Amino acid sequence: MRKKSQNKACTIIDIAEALEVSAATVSRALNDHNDISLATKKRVRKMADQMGYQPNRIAAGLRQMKSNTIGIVVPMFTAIFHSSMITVIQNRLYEYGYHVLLCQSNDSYNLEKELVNTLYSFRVDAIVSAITLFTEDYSHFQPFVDRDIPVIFYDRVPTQDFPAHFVISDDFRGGYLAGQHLADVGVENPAFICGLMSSNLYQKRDAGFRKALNQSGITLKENQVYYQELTLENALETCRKLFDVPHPPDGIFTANDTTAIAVLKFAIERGINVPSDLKLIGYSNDPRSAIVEPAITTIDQNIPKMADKVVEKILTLLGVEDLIEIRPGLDQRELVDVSLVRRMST
Amino acid sequence: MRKKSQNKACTIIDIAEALEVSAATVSRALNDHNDISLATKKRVRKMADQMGYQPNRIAAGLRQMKSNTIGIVVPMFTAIFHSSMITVIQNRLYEYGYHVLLCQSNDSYNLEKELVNTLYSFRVDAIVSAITLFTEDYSHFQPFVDRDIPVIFYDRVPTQDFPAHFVISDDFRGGYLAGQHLADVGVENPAFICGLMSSNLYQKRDAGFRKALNQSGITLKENQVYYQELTLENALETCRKLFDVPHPPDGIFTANDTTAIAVLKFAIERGINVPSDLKLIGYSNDPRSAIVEPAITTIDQNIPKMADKVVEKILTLLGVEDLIEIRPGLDQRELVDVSLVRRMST
DNA sequence: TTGAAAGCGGTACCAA
DNA sequence: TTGGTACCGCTTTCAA
Repeated sequence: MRKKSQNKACTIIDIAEALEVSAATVSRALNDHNDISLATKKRVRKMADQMGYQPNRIAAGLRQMKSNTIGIVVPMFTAIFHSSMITVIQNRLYEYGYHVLLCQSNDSYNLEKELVNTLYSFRVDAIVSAITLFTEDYSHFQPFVDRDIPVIFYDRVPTQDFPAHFVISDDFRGGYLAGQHLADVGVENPAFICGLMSSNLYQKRDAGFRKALNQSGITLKENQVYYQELTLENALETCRKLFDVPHPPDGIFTANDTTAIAVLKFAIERGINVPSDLKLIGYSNDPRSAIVEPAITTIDQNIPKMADKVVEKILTLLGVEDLIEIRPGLDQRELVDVSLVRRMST
Repeated sequence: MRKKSQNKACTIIDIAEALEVSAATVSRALNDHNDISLATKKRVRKMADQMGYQPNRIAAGLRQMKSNTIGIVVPMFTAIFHSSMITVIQNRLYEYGYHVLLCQSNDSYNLEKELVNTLYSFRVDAIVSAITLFTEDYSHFQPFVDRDIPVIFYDRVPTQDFPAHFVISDDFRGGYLAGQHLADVGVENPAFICGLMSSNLYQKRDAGFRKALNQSGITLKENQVYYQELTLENALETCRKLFDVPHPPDGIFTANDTTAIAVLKFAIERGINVPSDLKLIGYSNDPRSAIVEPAITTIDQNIPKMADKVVEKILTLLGVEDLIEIRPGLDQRELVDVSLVRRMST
């Protein structure tokens, strides 16, 4: 059981001793300070390499009161929307030397609260979050606000005022485009499976959808509108209710693609032809919506752009880059445009 | 521009001063040490709440030489296999007070190296990784090994000896089951689209598949075997080669589901009926394989079990729990069983 | 250009 | 049961 000998990590002090200089000099050399001679820099770096030195970021972070880490809390990694967002954000931040501490709340308000507290404990330099469907109190983000640590919400954001930054998809327009499109393809008796109205997302999609139908003179029967968690199971149950009637709908807008896929499956089983008997449009442009048969028309949320906006905000707020204008007084909203992706289901 | 007054976080010293006790006492009270009176504990906790105290984990971590953080490096979050693994791992570790620092390598060896170094700099208590397809040198993990910091590889693991822990899916058996199944459903002229042989995954799936065919007396023509990165584009190109011949294959095994889905799309476009003209079997039980038409037969890798094994190893190695037996001498392999999920494509 | 030393916010040892 | 104090590894003034 030997090998413990070199068990401890090498520190700048070890390097300093080996080179008979001070730790301060080593630190400065390693950080490429101007006021260190090139010669010493070279000597130090060489020795550091040789001794397998790896800086201790924890210690540096403690001293500098920053961690070079950004915290992210999202409901679900497995949702392609979030994993794509995270991917872009992580990669862009990495270019600037930032790392990402990633957490998922499982759409549980309590877990989200705990995670946000923990990220605060880790003294992240900024926090990014898509909140759960059930978060209606935002006080767990208050410590960040109090200490001027940037808080950036994206996608699912507080429905009430909160002094933070927001990157939101234009959900109203998404709903509107969906309604307009259903009207364009001749739907006369639409149904709507929407998410829970506690979320800004579904409030807006709902409003946009209704406005478009209204403008086209199409009536949306309230008994053909459902507000529910957008899971597969819920979708199938709702389908039964929608189609076990004399005059079922001839078009459906679902507020996410998981639900659209479920509806499609249901239709196929029932022998309802999509698109001739039923036009179907989903939301989010989940890759799955493209591989089913027929492929489903959907609303694309421009994830790369949303992620870019998040990163821009972070970098600007941290003073790393001056990418966008940040006005004084917070609650700053960035609206990202959406687009219709037409496929075979309509 | 005021409000900076309470801009600094409250520390144990602030609490200590407010209560006129020592910082040591506060620390102990907060950590529920035995040798502190209940009365003081209560006073301290109350004051901590009142002052909105949040511990600084960075500082605690520095002193204790541990971070209560586990690093994870995977090729892609967007791959459902990895996001599912991560989800389970994160949730289970969280119950034990551990947090997860998540990074993705984008399947780039250089980025992986950097990320692993960075995680080392953050002094994670353990590191978990599914390595890139191109990682053939593992020395970036050596600092962990040298300092007895647990290294756990899963899924894509080093093909050469490395003194770490391994949680691997039984890829040989997966390939074998696929071969056996194709034989069972009467395939006589199979094709095989395999991943790059630099990875343990595909070496094993290849070997298992060949063995099964062999045992069933079926010949695998080498011009119908392709080793390639398993992307959509590559799959379509290979399909063209496979089917632009007089006697195309009547069965295909693809070493992942993305490729299987691509093959299915190709077949549909070409008017090749699956399953009657072509039996198709994929790998991984990606949820997408269940929603295409016809749904694709595939091999399930039992993700929850793999994730559990990873967590068990971490907790045991960190001395938190005694969940499994860790024998002295490393390079410990845990093999997780796979199963055939039969669907309509065969 | 370099060194000495203080300090970031906790924890843990030794004494009292 | 508590307090005093050294220390984790690094950064950063201030002096030399």
